[in-house]
Amino acid sequence: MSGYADEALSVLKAHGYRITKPRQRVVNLLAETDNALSPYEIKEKLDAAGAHVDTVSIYRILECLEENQLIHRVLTTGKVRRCDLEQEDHCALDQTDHCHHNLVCRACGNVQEVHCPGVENLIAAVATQSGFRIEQHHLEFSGVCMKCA
Amino acid sequence: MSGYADEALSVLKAHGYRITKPRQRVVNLLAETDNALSPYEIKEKLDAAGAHVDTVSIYRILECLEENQLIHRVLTTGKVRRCDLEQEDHCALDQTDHCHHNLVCRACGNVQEVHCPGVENLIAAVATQSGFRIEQHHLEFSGVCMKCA
DNA sequence: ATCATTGCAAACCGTTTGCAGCCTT
DNA sequence: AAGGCTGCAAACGGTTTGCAATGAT
Repeated sequence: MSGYADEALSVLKAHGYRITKPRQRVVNLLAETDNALSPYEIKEKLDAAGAHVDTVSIYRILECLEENQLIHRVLTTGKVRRCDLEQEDHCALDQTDHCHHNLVCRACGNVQEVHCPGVENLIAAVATQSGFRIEQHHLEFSGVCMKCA
Repeated sequence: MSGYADEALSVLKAHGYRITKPRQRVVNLLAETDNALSPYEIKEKLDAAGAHVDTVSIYRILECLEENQLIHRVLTTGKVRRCDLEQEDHCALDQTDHCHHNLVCRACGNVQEVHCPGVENLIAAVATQSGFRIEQHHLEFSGVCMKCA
């Protein structure tokens, strides 16, 4: 089920980070939460679970997780969610970046990662049209999910 | 050249807003600036030009302009830029929303609106795949523009 | 034992609110 | 003349910084 927590922690370990209780707590929470969470929401949930982590530490841990591409930010809300490590979709592009294709339900706040067929073509077209060398792209969709409709 | 200022102000007027000096100043600045600007940058530029507008008013004016789809926000930076009123690209989708297709140069900060061929198909595919009713989409690309390369 | 990491306090910054006075209509 | 809009002051909330204490390696 939640191979995420194990995998995330081993990525950190492999990168020379220490496995600490606060980091475990945050990673475990992210592993079991499908919605995107704000730093404050993370703090509250951890407090409620009796697994207190200082606010500042949460910020630093999230920063660390983001740098290691273990979480990604939802641009429209600023909240974070774990990356889908299994089917990490690199869009067959530059490997220095990974994709951010989010689908956000405005009713329940649930966030999914989605596969976007033909993104490569879109990006190529935009590059040609503009003369830009494109390095990153963020696609974000919002609407109402099936449950909420 | 800058039909933007005139057009933006007349849109406001048509919607029952008053044409005030602060609004004119902000709109004029946006008309002649291709880069996206933060509220603070707007304040500074206006001050430097001897056209002071209070910080709070800038926030309120930007809010008003955004509601009337005269500016749009760059999600990755939070800055705002005038909408391209001429070739407003509504993606042949729901008219309640307009598109946000931004191309940001990470070197000079310049922001362009781009046309994304085939976005409709992409959106349709995502909708089918997920079961979401998609209402809005934000596409943002960043890289290096021709000048900066 | 060492040094990365945490927790606390306090500073910080951008943004928002309340309200009196101004200026467009 | 009326009320939308502005400007000031102050509050606000989320985020960041400095530093001593803790704890993983």
